[in-house]
This record gives sequence, structure tokens and C-alpha cells, in this order.
Amino acid sequence: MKRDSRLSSVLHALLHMAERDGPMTSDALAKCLTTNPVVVRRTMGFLRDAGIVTSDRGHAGGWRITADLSVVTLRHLHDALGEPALFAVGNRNEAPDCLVEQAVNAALDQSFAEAEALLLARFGEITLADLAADFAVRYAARLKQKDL
Amino acid sequence: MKRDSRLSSVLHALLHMAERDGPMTSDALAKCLTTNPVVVRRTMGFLRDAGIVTSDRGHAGGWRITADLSVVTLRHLHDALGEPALFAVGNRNEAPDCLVEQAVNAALDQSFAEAEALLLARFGEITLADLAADFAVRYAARLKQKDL
DNA sequence: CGAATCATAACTATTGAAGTTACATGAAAC
DNA sequence: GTTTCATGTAACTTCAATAGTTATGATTCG
Repeated sequence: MKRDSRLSSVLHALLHMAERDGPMTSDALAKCLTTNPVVVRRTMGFLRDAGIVTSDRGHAGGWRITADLSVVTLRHLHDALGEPALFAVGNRNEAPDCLVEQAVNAALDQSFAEAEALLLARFGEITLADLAADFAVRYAARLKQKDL
Repeated sequence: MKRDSRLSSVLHALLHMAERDGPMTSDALAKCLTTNPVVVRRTMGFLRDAGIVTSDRGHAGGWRITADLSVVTLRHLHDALGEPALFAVGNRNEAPDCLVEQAVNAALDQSFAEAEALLLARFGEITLADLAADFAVRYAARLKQKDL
């Protein structure tokens, strides 16, 4: 399938929202992400269901972050998106009768399980506040560059 | 796209080949894998290009393992298949101008790089001989179970 | 009311592996 | 040398899940 970039997308959206007061509309976010407002609503809807953001309709409506930036981790966001499959590679057959295939699956499953555990652990260590801080550093660096 | 199961497939095929003398035809392998002989040829072709197997046409033709089972690792096979993307999740945009997206990508790239390094390291530790030995253990266990 | 905004359904586009069909090529058996 | 068995390969269709698009409905506020 196509590469799943929803985690990347929601992070991008959340950090833009964090940088400004008041709500951001799906249209505005779509422009930041160079995509479509419907895609923004569809994806952000998962975060609303998870209680990380709220959405309001009508005038002055849009999306707002309700969670604490220093609490929400990439892991929370991944979970909110429904824990999509992380790997593009996998077994041919999940529960085969063939003993050869069972031996193959056991070895692959073990390796993938370890890599997944590491990845999810890293996700659990990174908060939105960390990313916002990293953005601030990059922003300051760019300003400094312009001054030269 | 569909989940890539070629590594799983070639492992399954190689272990079946290792369990018998003489070559195995694409047809026979396709039956083991419950797939199509053309798919077998297409996938095994990568291993032929990497020098791990040979194929012969005509009567008594088919596929044979030429490499040493105790030398070939999952990593070799993964490389032979062209190092396909391991992750189904990734960045929206590889080299964005947006500083927010750069911060997001940096965090995600770091986590994915660590998980990929671990996965490839594990792949590098597992040989075909290891899998064949594991199969032998499973086979003995099944025979024993039948005796009861 | 009317404009702004989200909610949602119902599509199409995308992407690469997997599966299929068809035919060409080469090697061994007879 | 013809037949048979087998690989080689091109050209398609199928599949699965996200991304993108279009259209319509439902709220909210001025």
C-alpha cells in the first residue's frame, strides 16, 4: 500500500497549532500540509476521539489542542491513529501448518517484535513539547542565519 | 500496497530445498508456498542474481542452493531482494522547507533509523542453518507427539 | 438569513507486491 | 530432431490501504 504518513501529518499539524493562539481551521492546516481539508478532518478526527484535540463548527471554529504538550507522546498519537501496522514486510501466512513456515515465521516474528518494541519505546519518550522545543531551536538558527 | 512477504517466501523455499537432494522446480516450490510458479521464478531470480541459488532449464532442471547454509543470513537475503522498505509508516515529505516539518521528520527519522538498525542486526545474526536446525527441532517434536 | 466551518459519504488515484496468462528459450530424453 | 520439461520474461489484472476529491448535510454565530 501507500506509505502511511498520518503520524507525520498530525505532528506537523499539532506543532503549527501549538505555535498560535486560537483555533486553526481544516483549510488553514491543509495549506500548511499541502493537502486537502477533508484529509485533515479525517485524520485529526482520530485525535479528537482520543481527547487530544477538539473541533468546533461555525464562525471562529476549527481545531484546538486540549492536551498538555509535555504529556502527549508520539506513542499516544500512534495509538490514537489505531496503531497502524509499522512494518511493510511480514510473513506470508500467519498460522501455517507447514513446519518449515512455522520456523521461518518464528524467526521473523522475533526480530520484528524486537524492532517494534524499540520503536514504540522511542515513540513513548518523545513529547510534543520536545518537538516544539526542537522547532524553536531551528527557528532561532534560521533567524540568526538571516542576520549574517 | 500489499505487505511485502518476499523474504518470508524465499526463506520458506530455501528451507524446503535444503531438506531434499537435487533441484526443486518452480512448480514444486509454488505448491509448497501455495502460490504461482511465475511468482517463484520472479522472486528466486533475485537470489540467483546474488549467487545464492542457481536455476537450470530442461529435464531434471530447477532450483538449487549453491551457498553455504551456515553463511547466508536473513540480511543477505534482504539485500538480495533489493533492500525493500521495511517500514509502512514514514514522513509525508522527505526534504521540506517548513521548519516544523523538519523538526517532525528529524524525530521520526531518528526513531526509525534505530529500529531499522536493530532489525538489520538481528537479520545479520540468523543463518539459514539456524532456521534448518529450528525446523529439525519442530519436526522431532511433531514425530514425538504422534507416538503418544 | 447567510457565511463559515466541521462531518461524512462516496467516490477516484496511487503504489508496489502478488497473481495470472501467454509465449519464447533452452536442455535433456527418446 | 522432435517432444517434453523447465526456466525467462513480458504484459496484464488483482489487491489493500492511504491519499485525494467532490458533493452534500449539519452547526454555529453574526
